[in-house]
Amino acid sequence: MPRPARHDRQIALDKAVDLFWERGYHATSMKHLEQALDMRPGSLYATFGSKSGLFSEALNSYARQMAEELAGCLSTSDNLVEGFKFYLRSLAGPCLVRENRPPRACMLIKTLLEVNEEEPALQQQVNHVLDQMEQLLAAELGRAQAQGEIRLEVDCARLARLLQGQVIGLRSFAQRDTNPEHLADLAEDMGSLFESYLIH
Amino acid sequence: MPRPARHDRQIALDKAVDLFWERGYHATSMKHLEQALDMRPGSLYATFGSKSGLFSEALNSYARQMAEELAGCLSTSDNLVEGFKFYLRSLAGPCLVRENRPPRACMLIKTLLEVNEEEPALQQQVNHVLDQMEQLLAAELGRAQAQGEIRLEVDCARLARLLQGQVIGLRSFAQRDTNPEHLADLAEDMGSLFESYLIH
DNA sequence: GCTGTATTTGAGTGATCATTCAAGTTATTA
DNA sequence: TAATAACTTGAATGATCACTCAAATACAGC
Repeated sequence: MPRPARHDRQIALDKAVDLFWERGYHATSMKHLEQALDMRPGSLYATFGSKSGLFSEALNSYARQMAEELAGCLSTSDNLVEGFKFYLRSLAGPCLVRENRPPRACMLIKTLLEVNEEEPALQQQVNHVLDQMEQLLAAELGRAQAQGEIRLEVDCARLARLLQGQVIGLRSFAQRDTNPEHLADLAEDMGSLFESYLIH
Repeated sequence: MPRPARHDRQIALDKAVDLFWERGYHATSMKHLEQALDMRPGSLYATFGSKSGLFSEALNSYARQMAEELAGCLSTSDNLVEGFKFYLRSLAGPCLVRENRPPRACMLIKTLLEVNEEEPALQQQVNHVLDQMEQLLAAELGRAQAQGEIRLEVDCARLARLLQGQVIGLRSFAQRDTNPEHLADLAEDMGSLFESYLIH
């Protein structure tokens, strides 16, 4: 009976991710979104409820992609440490994993640093998603530890936070107008940093 | 002859730093600034020219404070490494250095991640300031190396970028709604990471 | 106490903000 | 083909945006 929807929800969301990722929450206006998603205000509000609602869904979509990307990199090698180094390199290099996108800071961190107490729902959401990423990393570290890759006395949850700190630092550094070689060096150095946590 | 200025420029700038630091560039309106600085639009524009001009001066003021803070921490010990560890701890802890301020991300990084190509002057400025901080660190590392504290084969400029990456990661992590102990642990772990660069 | 000048005031500018909603459109079902 | 229901459209809403400027103010030197 009903008229079929002209817009695919996920395609629209992907475009919203690109735009919000690039411009941030406050600097992205509904007019920008109307243009990028080729949707008029009525459709946008019927579909996503509000600007913050759309951003929230975009953020979740981005987080899912991020988690898949990380998991994908970690599984490129049976060795977790090599997998993580591969992940760092992919973030620093000319986008081995994610094509056509210049290296730029993580949307989660951009959001964490941009959003303030007037948008508590978004604050909560980004905190929750970052917790999940941390736990994903910790779980992988735990498995590597069980396989004798990581020293037994290492606290994997704590190491996960250290690794997440490295990723945050690297990706934020990548937002700078800097020498690509320097960025690659930084990724290598960060990858080498936690040799001391490993069993050789 | 003239009427004396009611407002002290530096005091006004300090208040602007606090506000911009807290809320970011786009989410801070002239109305917010009028209230926080207790100045009417005419005075604000006569004194600072524009919102972006005021932000620019605030950013410079912040950067100077940051550099002083870092230099201050580094000089707490004749040992540079200990000084840097002290700096990391001061960032993670309940603000040993900067009082009455909750740990929150660096304004430079918040700006780096928030500002986009529509404000090229601010992009340039934040890049320049971060370069300066990097060079300050590299110079200190060079002196420590000359004093036999750091291995001779270490590239101090490269190590400076690694350390800056740690600071960025730690301070961004501090913006999360996280366990203070975890943050302190992270600072300790980051401080221990570059033992391998040192001569014992 | 004037006069001159730097400073402050605050109402007002047009533009843009997120959002609403009545009307129009389109495909399916009866 | 007519009725129905989901979807889209785009003009309009009031609020807020950064910013302007003529008038009021306050202090110096005379």
